[in-house]
Formats: sequence, structure tokens, C-alpha cells
Amino acid sequence: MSLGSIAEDLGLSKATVSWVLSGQGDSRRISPATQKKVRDYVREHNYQPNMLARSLSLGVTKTVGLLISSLADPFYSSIAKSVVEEAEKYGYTVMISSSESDHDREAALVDSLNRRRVDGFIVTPTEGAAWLDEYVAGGGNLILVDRPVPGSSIPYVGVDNEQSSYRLVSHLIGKGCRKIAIFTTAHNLVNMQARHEGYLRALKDAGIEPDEKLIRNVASAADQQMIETELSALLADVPDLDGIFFTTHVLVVPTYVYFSKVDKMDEGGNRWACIHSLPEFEILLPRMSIAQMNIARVGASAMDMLVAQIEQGIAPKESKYIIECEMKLR
Amino acid sequence: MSLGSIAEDLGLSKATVSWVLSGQGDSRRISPATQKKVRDYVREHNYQPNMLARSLSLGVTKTVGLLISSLADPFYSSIAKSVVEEAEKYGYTVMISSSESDHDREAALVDSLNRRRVDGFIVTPTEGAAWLDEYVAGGGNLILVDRPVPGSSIPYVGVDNEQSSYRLVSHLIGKGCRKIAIFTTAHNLVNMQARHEGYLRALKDAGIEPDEKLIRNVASAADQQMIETELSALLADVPDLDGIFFTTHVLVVPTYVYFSKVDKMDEGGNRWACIHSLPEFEILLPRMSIAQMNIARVGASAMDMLVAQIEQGIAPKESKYIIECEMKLR
DNA sequence: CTGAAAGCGCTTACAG
DNA sequence: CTGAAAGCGCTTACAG
Repeated sequence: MSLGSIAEDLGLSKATVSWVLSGQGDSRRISPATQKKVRDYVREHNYQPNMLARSLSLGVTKTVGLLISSLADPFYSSIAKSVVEEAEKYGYTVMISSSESDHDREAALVDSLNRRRVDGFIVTPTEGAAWLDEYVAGGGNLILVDRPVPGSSIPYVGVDNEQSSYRLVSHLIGKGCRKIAIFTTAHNLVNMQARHEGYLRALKDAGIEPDEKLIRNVASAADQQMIETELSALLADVPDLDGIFFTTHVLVVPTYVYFSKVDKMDEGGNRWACIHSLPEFEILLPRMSIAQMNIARVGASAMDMLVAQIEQGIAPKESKYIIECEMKLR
Repeated sequence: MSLGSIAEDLGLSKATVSWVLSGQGDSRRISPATQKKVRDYVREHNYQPNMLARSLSLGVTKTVGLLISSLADPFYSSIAKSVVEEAEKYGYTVMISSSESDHDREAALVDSLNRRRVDGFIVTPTEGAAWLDEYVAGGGNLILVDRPVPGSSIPYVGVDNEQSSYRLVSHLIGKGCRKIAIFTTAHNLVNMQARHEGYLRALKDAGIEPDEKLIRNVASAADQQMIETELSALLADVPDLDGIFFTTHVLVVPTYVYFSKVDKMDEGGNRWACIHSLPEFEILLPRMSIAQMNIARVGASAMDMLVAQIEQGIAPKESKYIIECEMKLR
């Protein structure tokens, strides 16, 4: 079924049907009777207009591409969820795809989405992807999420990594902790750097000398063996360790398991603090302090900014939009 | 940039350019020189053909809609991941959306995808969604995943729920367990029913009388309080409990926490068995037996079936395609 | 070996 | 109050 066939069945022109359906019936002064006829027909036959034709004609698809690093990772799929929800409010459809941290894949996905003429992109960048600056230079609409691209001025939405870390570590200090380890992974990522800086600033403000022995980095958060080795070295080097700041939630459960094993767990994680969390933490570690990222707001804000850019050509004044973490200090 | 502008720049007709780009240059006997000219131009200018126009003309979008129940749930997003990967092999793009278990939302998403003229759907159905049978009756291409719709003959891909449960429970029995509880949630879902049946069959084959006191169902897997109440009743009613079969991985961590608290944990989950698992189980419960769902194969098979249906009009002979779980009996 | 033309299903300036 | 016509960017039967 098409506009044409409807027009034919109803003895009208395609134009008339189109005006009615696009809500311009009144302003075009089409008779109420005709309008009703069209609307009834459409409802009865459950006509679904062909958006391909519509978009081709309009030059706009009301579609945005979302590129995340990983689909199976709840962190990214939660971002996707919030982006989709916000997009709906504006009548946009989101085409979700994941690069799985593969550059070639990412490039192919971008091309594919461009061929489908998306109106813009939201991207959690895979290291310094080259196409980003090019795309923006070519007039493309693009918002970065989670990670900024250092040195680029592409609009970006993220969380206050440095400040949240500062507050968590300060909170531990307030509890009397003096030998607080920082346990981190992927240490060279820009977000991890910011968290490390927050840790150092909190120590400094409390007049505590940073200690190299308390700084622990593992290459992979998935390698339990490697984590246990690192932790056992930590316990050996710092027998009077009295707190841990985790730069990411993924390191917590492995540490929990090891500390339980060697009988070093404190009461419910009372002297632990962590950026972000998982549902099970409330059960396993009810006393751990947490800076909970507001993923929903991050995604929604990114979408807001993108729509503003697409529809009003507004590049945000501030190219960085930082959303505060929700602090659960306990 | 468009076919037209390329043709103009090159002094050719749109037709010639189109033939070359669609790989029919040789069969149309277009001179190698002309073909090279076109290809060089396209490469140099990074021309991305407008798929909207192409699809409109061809009547086919090479696009499928994926409807999952929840985007933030790793189980469903893993299905999405595998569907996307398989789709790529066929040159299809997947439009992912999630109903968040909301019927109205689902209906709206289906309409939206239909307006974008997807060639077919893969769906993890939200209870008995009414549009499914209608859509198929109207000639639509549709594959169900994870859950069948009882009483319908729509093609479906899932796992061997009954058989896996049977094998897990039999394994516990083989270890000497006689008082094995089944701990379940959403008990009326068709998949949960199948798992319950597997449990009963294993008992029966071993000559063990089923005991109502061992059958435990909670309304919500997210409610720790409710779970602990149920478990404490279980321990009170069956003091000589010697095994647990979990119909789903989501109940395991809450149980772990409670059993640790009341000091009832056995060695690494040696007398526990569970359908599906999470990465942390290898750490928390290294001795628990697991029937691991092969989500990647489920997603890939669904996509295979859908493509066969779209491109060859083949409805699979068997409307149910069951993928075996990988058994980790230990 | 290549091109002119019709068609896919919409939208919208133009005309009456 | 309504319609005829051009255009969006492709594909492909038809023609030469």
C-alpha cells in the first residue's frame, strides 16, 4: 500500500493524502470530510508510510548512529538504552552498532551508517579514531560519550572522574585510613588517569605522602591469577594497608574473592571505595563507598546535544559536558 | 555527491556508473578504461551510495529488525551481538531495539521498523504478543529466539532447557545428593516449565520421590529479602538438604550471600547446579556444575534461518531449532 | 559499448 | 479547496 494507491482508492490526488497525513490538512484548507476519509482509510488499513521514500525526499532520516565499543558489556549497553529512550522523545530512531574495539570494523560501520544517511553519530571512541575529526570537519554531527579524544574539540559527555575519585578517597581518609592503595587497570586511558589524579589530590590535601607501593595496576581485569599476584605483592609490601580505592568496578569481585581466601576482608568493604558498581555489590559489599555513574543521564544528554546540533545547528558552547556521579559515601 | 554528479563529472550516463558500481561492468561489457575511471573517481571522493534510494528502487533494504526484551541485560545484549555478527556475513544491517517488556512499546517499535521497511524480524517475545502471528500471516519473515510462543508454529531457536536440566540434576544425584531443591523464578514462563520438567524427570529416573518442600519459587530475583525468606524456609523445612538446582543464574549470587551468612555454603558450590552462568561464578563457585547456553550460536542460527527465509522463501522444515548447552559437570 | 527513460514512494512549490 | 508535476538518488528493461 502506498500514498498512490490510497489516493486512487479515495479518488484524491497523492498530494492531498500527503498533506492530510503530514498534519497540514488544516493549513492547506482541505475539507474536514476529505481529511476524515483519509484518516479513516489509513487507520483501517494500517498504512505504514515508506520512510525510505520520505527520507529520500526530505533529505533527512530522523535516524542517528550509535557506536559503542561493546554490545555485551552492560556499561555500554546501558548507555545504548538511555540514548534510545531519549531519542524516542524527539522521534529519532537509533541504529546501534558496536566496534568491539576493532578499528577496521568501526570504519566499516561508519560507512554503512553513512550510506544509510544517518543524521548524526554518538560514539564511545576506540582510542584515537581518525575519522572523528574528519567527519566533524566535513559538517557531520557528532557527540562523544564516556571518553573524550584528547586534543580534539569534539563535544563530549562524561562523568567527573577526577572529582569523584577525590571525594571517595577523601572519605576513606576521613574514616581514618592512611595507607590507601589505588587499584587500577588500563592505566593509560584518559579516564583512568583522571581517577588517579583525584586519588593523588585527596592524599595531598590531607597531607599524606603518596607511596609508590600503594599504586597497583594490572594489565587485564579478566585475569584472576594476575590480580591475585598483584594483591599478594601489595599485602606483602604494605602489611598495614588500611584502605583500597578501585578505579573501576571490574576489579572488585576478584579482589573480594582473594581477600576472602586470605582472610583479609574487612567488614562489608567498609574501607573500600570504588568508581561505579554492579548490583551484586549491594549484597557482597554493603559498606563499600561508591561513586555511581549516572549512565542514564550521560546517554540522554548526549542525545539532547546531538539533536540540538542536527536541528538547530547548535554546537554546544562548552565542548565538555560533565555529569556528576551519585556519591554513596558510607 | 550522487550517481548523477559522478556521471556528469565523468561525461558518462548514470546507468553506466551504476552498472560499474554494482559489479555488472563486465557482463554489460563496459570498457575497462571506463570502469577504471569510475572506480578511481569513487575511491578518490569516497562516494557512499545512498541506500535509501537504492532500497526504494530495489524494494529490499538488506536490513532486519531485532527486538529484544531488554538492552541492559547481558543475556539479551549478547544475543544482539551474535545476531549482528552473523548478519554482517550476509551483508545485512541489524536495527536493534528493546521493548523493555512493554507491549505498547513493542508495537510501536514494530511499526517503526516496518515503516523503515526491514526485510524481517528476530524477536525474543514479550509474553504472547499478538502481532507475531498476524505479521507471519501477512507474509512477514520472523524468527523467534529464546522463548517459543506456545501453540504457534513460528520458527524458533532456543536451547535444550529440559534436557540440560535433566543432566545437571542427574549429575548431582550421581554425586550422592538425594534432597535436591529446585530454586526458580518466573515459574510460569515456558522455559522455566521445561527446566522444572527436566528436574522432575531426573528424580524419577533415579527413583527419587519429588518433594513439594524442595520446590522453591520467588516472584522477583532482584529482591534479596524475598530470596532470603524463601531460603530460610527451605533450610528450616529440609534440614538435610544436600543439593540445589538453580533454574537461572540470576538466583545464584543472592543465594551465595545468604548461605555464606548462615554458614551453609558447601565447598565452592560442589552440590549446586545452574542453568547458565556469569563470569564471576568461575571465581565464586568453581565447583558448581553449569549448563552454559551457547548464546552466540542461538543468535547466529536465528540470523541464518531468517536470511534463508528472506532470500529463498524457505521456512525451515523444523519450526523448532534447539541448540545444546555446553555442560560443565564437575 | 553506452544512453534515455521509467519507476520506486514520498514531498512540496506552483497553479488554479 | 484540490491537483499536476518535478524532484530526491538509485536500478534496470529497452533501445541502439
